[in-house]
Amino acid sequence: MMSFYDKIYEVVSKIPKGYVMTYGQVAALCGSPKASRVVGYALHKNPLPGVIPCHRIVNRFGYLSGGFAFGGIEVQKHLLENEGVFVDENYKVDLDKFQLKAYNL
DNA sequence: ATCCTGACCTAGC
DNA sequence: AGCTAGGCCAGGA
Repeated sequence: MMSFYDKIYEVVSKIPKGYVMTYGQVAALCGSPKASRVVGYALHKNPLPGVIPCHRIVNRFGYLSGGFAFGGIEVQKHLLENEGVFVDENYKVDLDKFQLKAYNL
């Protein structure tokens, strides 16, 4: 059954390399702008490891959620930098440059 | 079966 | 201008 989680996974998995998206953005694309919490929780469970690039998801301010990442926020930071996304020392990303504004399915 | 919680965001006081 | 509360969905006890 296609639930919100499935949509979230699909949207997140389609984020191009070198870009990031916010929870609210993903939630809005799934049909509920207020369901940003659900997005975070969906990624928290991460039922499809390797398929879902959780490291490309950041909060409203561009900061990495950290904590429940693959092995640490530092790893997440490294992965983003490896994809060409510059990450600040405070684990913050330049949304102006790296946030995927226009999402085309 | 119900209640609580959880990587967030927006609005109201 | 800073803090509190509410809204969304699904899973675990």
